Amino acid sequence: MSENVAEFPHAEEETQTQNEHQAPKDVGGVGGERLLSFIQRIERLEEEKAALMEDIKEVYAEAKGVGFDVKIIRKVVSLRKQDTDKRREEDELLDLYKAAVGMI
Amino acid sequence: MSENVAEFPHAEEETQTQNEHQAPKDVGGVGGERLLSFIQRIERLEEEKAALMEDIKEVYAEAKGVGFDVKIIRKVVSLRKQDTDKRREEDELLDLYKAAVGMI
Amino acid sequence: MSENVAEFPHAEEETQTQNEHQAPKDVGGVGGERLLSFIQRIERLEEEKAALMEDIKEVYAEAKGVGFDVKIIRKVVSLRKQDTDKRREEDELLDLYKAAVGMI
Amino acid sequence: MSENVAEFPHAEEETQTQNEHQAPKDVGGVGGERLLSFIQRIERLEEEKAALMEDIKEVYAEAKGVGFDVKIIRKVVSLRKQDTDKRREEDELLDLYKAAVGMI
DNA sequence: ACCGTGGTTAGCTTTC
DNA sequence: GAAAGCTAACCACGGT
Repeated sequence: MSENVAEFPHAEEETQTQNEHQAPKDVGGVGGERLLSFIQRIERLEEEKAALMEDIKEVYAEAKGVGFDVKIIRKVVSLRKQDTDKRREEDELLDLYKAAVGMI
Repeated sequence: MSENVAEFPHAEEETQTQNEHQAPKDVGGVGGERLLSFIQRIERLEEEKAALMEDIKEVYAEAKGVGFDVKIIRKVVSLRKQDTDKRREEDELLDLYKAAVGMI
Repeated sequence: MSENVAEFPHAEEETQTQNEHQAPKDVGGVGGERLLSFIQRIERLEEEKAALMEDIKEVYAEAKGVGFDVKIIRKVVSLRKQDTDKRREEDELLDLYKAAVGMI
Repeated sequence: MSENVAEFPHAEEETQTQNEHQAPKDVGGVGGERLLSFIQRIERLEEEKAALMEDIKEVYAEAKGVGFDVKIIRKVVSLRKQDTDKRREEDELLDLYKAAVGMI
């Protein structure tokens, strides 16, 4: 059932001949193939990402299992992240200063 | 009702013997250490996740670099994902029907 | 990113004359009043929303009452919604393609 | 495309006599029709809900337009809601006490 | 009666 | 500055 619409982009057509020197926006030539390749790379990465999110959930679950309060752990992680981010920003700012002053 | 005032985490009551005069960072017996371990595992995974998100952005950027329209790619990816999800849900619905009807 | 420490709300600087020794609840001149008005409009709408959610629950309950399986109904509703959304998005994708190709 | 799968339905087994001249889409006796009716009522309500959410967003936008900080307004609304909820819970608790003590 | 799960909503981030 | 997509908190429900 269900007709997967969605792949409009389908490089199948093997429009062999005219695809040299194409401008971008190549819809049915080699472009389609290439586009599909990008899409698949993205999908692969997204799968990995989803798997990691799964793992993270599991760690929380495990922590919960031994009696920790998940909500609090989340908060702690978040706060630590804020610290990190802040430090990183400060470093960036410092670099900016250095650059402004010719130190780099 | 309900007190979600954040009573601090407390792992199982294995708080037996050593909880007076603790070293810093060990609030509830061995709990602190254990908690830290969970937190670090989570942070590690989140780093990996961030890296993947970075990678994904790069793929989009690369696609853009060779002339594709990022917005369109995003849409296509999204629609393909919807297909997948929908199929999965339809299967679930089918299972639901079966269960409702005693076929399982 | 920035300090979300909550500098308190402040409407446009029309805080001209009367802002010393204000009554409570009026922090920035006429701003407080105006702010309150926004807040109340929002709260009113949220109440209506909550009422609707209540109604929806009741319909599910009623359906359950005559023997339907709520879980299945939810799934069906969800799938029908996905259809709608998907169709809409496909149209958007089509527009996107057209635009990309100069047809609009 | 796609024909919403879905109505497999079976309301109570009152499938006896009355299924003459059914409308299309009536798979399991009068059940399908009834189910559809429920579904449509739900969908109608959900539309209204979506409209309200739209309205709320507009109010926020308007507030922003005159210089208020949306994030802060959200926070205020949320805090006020917590107050309300808390008060409601306290009232319920009070009722409980009263009941327990025969005051009602 | 509690826990776990899934779905929903709101808030944040990033994009255009 | 607005709009969208993504993520994380919340809540209600069903299962054990």
